[in-house]
Amino acid sequence: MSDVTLEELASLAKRRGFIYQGSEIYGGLAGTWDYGPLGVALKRNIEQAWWKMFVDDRDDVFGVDTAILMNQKVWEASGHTGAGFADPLVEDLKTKKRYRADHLLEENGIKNAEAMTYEQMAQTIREKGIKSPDGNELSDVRVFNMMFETNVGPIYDETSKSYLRPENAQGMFVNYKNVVDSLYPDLPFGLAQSGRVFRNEISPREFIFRVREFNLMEFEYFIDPKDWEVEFKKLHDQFYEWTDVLGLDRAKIHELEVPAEDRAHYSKRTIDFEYAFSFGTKEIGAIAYRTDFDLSNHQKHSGVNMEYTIKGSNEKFIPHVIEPTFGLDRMLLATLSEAYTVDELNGEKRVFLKLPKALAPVKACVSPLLKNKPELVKKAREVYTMLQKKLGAVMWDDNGNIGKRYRRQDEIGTPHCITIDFQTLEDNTVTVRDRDTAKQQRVAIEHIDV
RNA sequence: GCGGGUGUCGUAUAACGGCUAUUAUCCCAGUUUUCCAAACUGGUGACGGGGGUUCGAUUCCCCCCACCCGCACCA
Repeated sequence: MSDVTLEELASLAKRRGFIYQGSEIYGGLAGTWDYGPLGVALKRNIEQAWWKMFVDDRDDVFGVDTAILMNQKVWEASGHTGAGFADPLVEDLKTKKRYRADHLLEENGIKNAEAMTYEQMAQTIREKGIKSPDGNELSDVRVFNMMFETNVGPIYDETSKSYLRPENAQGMFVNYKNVVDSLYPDLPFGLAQSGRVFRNEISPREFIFRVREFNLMEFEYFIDPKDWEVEFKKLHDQFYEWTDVLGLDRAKIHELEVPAEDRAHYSKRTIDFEYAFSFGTKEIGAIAYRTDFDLSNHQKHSGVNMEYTIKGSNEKFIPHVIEPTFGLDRMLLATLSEAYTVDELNGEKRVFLKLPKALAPVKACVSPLLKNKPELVKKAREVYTMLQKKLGAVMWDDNGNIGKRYRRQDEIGTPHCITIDFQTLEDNTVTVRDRDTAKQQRVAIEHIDV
């Protein structure tokens, strides 16, 4: 059931401590969300599962964690200060609709508009008398930069300007040489990173789907260019192994072969992976073949030789790159959507999160059957302490009656609830109740294995 | 950023230019309760923010903020 609406999901997320509106007590800040205790647990579990699959379980991918602030030359070399991230927009003065200036020029038969400076675009629009699609006058070209600008150090001028990174990739490209010189990895090899990125989106929308600050997990896989199709296929196939870990229904994953005109400036082939959310089928990850665009440009701008020398030969070349990108927050949203399940139990509606066990924020909940019986509470405390050592994320709940506790745990996706009753005092067995089936089993304490 | 709409306890809601702002649920404390949101008692908790009109504004007006829908944008 992923026909759950965003409102239902956001409501549950807030009520149960997963996700809150950013800066909420001051009326919020558009495009920011804060993760609460349950949310951060889920997020970290997803992130760790990703790291395990793509870094720890492979011998050819190495992790890094690079700075968010980078020398501004990085963004010049990567093309982020030009078209693409810094979009030239014009406004129809009558309808107030906005258009990409370069797109408008090309529609009017002007070639290579993308390569023009913004001044040239503005001049061309004036000289050719170009009107909006509705036939109205246009405003001047205004640049909208998707990157958040900041200044490093006490002086605020052009030389101190920097940006909050809009992707992790550049941190890995600028460290490619360091890693080659310190670890001497064989080709192909990858550099992986999970971290915060910032994009000044024009209009943040759809809960945590389109936001201004979020977490990307991505890796740059450096290859011999002649192998790109083979490697692309392998990484493509592995994407589905990953979505299996999240418990996503493969039937809800769609691939979008991004056509050349929509691809990023650097990419020769891109596949977007989309998930069928209730609010639409939307991108949650992608694989892009970035060619040698990044390393070549960094070589050109920095003067550092980016060539890789194949061991045991004199063959040298700048490696090409395939980049799988995973939006952590979007994957979390997909995971929640997929897990949100409504069924009926004893004639009542029951909402539960059918999260994969490994991802559940709380692994088990321990309660005494009755909280006003000290001997039960004492025994339950012992079991709780024991399980906490074993499993870590264990919750204690003695509130209300037992059914209420079960329902509460259902809503946060806890796979098992363990109840201590009078029989426990006699034979050291407890009931273990399963989230998905609501069935209970009598298990000896030492055999609790959830 | 544009156009339209919305904004009341955590959640879902009601009413009102004037009495202590309604109800349910959740939450907290207690009684009770031997396995799926039982019952009872008590309790905490809200008019998004700022300004204006007014004797008095949650209610009317303006600005801001956030959210929803549409447009545009989405490397």
